[in-house]
Amino acid sequence: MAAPHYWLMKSEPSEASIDDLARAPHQTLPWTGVRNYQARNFMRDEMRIGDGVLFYHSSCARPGIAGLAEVASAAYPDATQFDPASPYYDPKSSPAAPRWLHVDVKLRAKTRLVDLQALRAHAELAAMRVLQRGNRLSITPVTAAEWRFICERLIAGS
DNA sequence: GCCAACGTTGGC
DNA sequence: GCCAACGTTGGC
Repeated sequence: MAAPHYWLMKSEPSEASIDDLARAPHQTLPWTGVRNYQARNFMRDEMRIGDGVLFYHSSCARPGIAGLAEVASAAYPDATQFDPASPYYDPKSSPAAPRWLHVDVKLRAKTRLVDLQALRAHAELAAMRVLQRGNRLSITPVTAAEWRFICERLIAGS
């Protein structure tokens, strides 16, 4: 069996916050709306059920990691791409040849908010994609060492 | 609201 | 296939 993978997934809390995830049925939400090929390919090709997810709040007053989650499904077609009323509608896609996919994400735990300043304070995390200048990718891989550091030192520790 | 960075589009 | 223009992201 392959080693587990870890991911950081951004969500605007006005769209889907960690509290929304906690209130969802089975504490699980479909990660709809990804319209970037690199992010789609991560979900389609590399994610496995059970992979760890850092749930990140972006475009808000205090951006940062708000909780832990896990990948809860394989990738499947994103229904919003076929809906003309959806802001995520893609006229170039069709049910016969869906362009956009997503996985489901299930809550493990809401945590205290580890904000950008806290993440940037540690050399161990300096290579994280989310901390790089100009980073816009909404799904990025996280190394096992980064995952462990964040869980043990920034979430559990004090 | 600003603006840097980046992905996508489309004319050629 | 190049590349300028454009749109979007996202921290500040």
